[in-house]
Amino acid sequence: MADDTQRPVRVRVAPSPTGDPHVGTGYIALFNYAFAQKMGGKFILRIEDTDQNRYRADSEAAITDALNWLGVQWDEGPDVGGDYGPYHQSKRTAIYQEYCEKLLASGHAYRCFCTPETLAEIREECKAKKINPPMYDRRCKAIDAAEAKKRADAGETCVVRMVIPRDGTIKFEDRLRGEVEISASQIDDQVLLKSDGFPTYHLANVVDDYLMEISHVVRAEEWISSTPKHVLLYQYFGWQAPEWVHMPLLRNNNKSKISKRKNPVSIHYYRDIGILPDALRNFLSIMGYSFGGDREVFSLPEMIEGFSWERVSLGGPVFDQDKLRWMNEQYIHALSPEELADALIEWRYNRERMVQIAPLIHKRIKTLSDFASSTEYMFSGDVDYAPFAEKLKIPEVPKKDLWKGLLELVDEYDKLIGFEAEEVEAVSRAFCEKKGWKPKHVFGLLRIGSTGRKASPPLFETMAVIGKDICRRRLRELAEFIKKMK
RNA sequence: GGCCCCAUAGUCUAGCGGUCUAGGACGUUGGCCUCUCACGCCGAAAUCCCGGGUUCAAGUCCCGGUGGGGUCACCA
Repeated sequence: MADDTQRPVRVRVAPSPTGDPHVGTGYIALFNYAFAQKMGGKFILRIEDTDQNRYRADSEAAITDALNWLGVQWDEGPDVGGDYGPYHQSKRTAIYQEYCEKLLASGHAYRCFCTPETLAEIREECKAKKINPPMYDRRCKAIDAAEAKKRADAGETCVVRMVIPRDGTIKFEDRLRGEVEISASQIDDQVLLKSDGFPTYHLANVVDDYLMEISHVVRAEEWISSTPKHVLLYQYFGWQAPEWVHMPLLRNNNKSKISKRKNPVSIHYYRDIGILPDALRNFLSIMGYSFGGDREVFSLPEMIEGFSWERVSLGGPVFDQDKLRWMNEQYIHALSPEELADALIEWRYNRERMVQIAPLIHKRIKTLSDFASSTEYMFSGDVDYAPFAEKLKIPEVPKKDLWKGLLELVDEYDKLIGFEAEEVEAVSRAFCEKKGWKPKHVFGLLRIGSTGRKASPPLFETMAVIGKDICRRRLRELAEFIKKMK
């Protein structure tokens, strides 16, 4: 990798704290980390919290915990500090505004006063005229800059857009694919600064990567089509662009980009069903990457030792749950019986867990030995619905409406920030209300779906203990099961 | 739809012009081991998307097609 040594390697992973810690984030973090380690460089964690609408307070900690759990460690980040901070983009707004001013001054950007409604109209018009791709018509670019500034200073809401050349083409070198060339006509005048004063990804990302001296941008393939905007930004600022490395996207079984609709994507889910962190890490390591020889089971240090971009393959790897389980089996078998015992205790057979479960089964067991059989579904992954096939219905509700409805409910659960019994109940009751379905029917289904039993302790408390990720997975499986029933 | 990326068994991959009658792994499957089950071991079925070139020689290089994916937000 001689060509990677021109400047000190500094790479970053830049998750957005908008939800659960995503396996894709772990995947990209892993490759950034391995590369940095291999090159004796630095790995940085930066929090891209510029979307105030989607921001979730609990998400950042969940992400850092999950990444640590996976075994990747950053040299600089919001929690560990560093010389290039702050590492939260929300704390850097003044910086972005300052650089945005420069772009405005050099004529590489302009203020746009169009309302969301106007933008929607323009998009409609493009669609009607079959203009591909639909783009902003740049009408505000015609406004005199001084005039625009006056209007903005007077308090009129506006955004700042970057100027994209009318024609020509933007080229860049992707480390894994070689030269990629995209026509300027395909690129919209991207919004750089939102009306709330926060930057969009494109601006913040480029400014931060420059200021943090990022040498290689290792990110997912979905960013390829917006890379020209970034390349242009580097040009406008007169900065040296980093090397681009676009990793393939993790996929669902049908090859589409991995999504929570078709796969559990939260790292928490895998932790909760008892996947060992190193096993998940190893599994992610063989996604689009080969260790060499015929080895698939290898440690992180071993991966780092032989790490090379040449070993990355570009076909999108399907995230195969079966193979993950097999990988996990390898790691479990490598444990000594004592270590396995410790892992079990740390995982779920601990006091904290017992304290959560005890009140639920307290009055339902006659001997302590009844515990295991009465709580088995609190320690398992998927459950079996086949024994309840006859019960998986609601009077007057067509099968199709039923499983689709279930999926809608799961989406409602997805939106929950926590997963306390009260919230789950509120959402569930609201759902019944909306559908006009009787709670007793819906809750019966939820009980079977989340526990694999027709009897259990109070449903919502039980669901809360089982946990959000596993409940969502099980209910999606239930919907799938119902869909396939004849 | 425009543009871009990709293309070896159902899945993850090795292969970087001849050693490929394509190797490994998951899954599937047959058997062995064995008090059961699992592990382990041995074996099997299953792949180079199609068509043109280039070359003495192509899974490997080039072009076209097809297929899949991504992206077209005041989300990242």
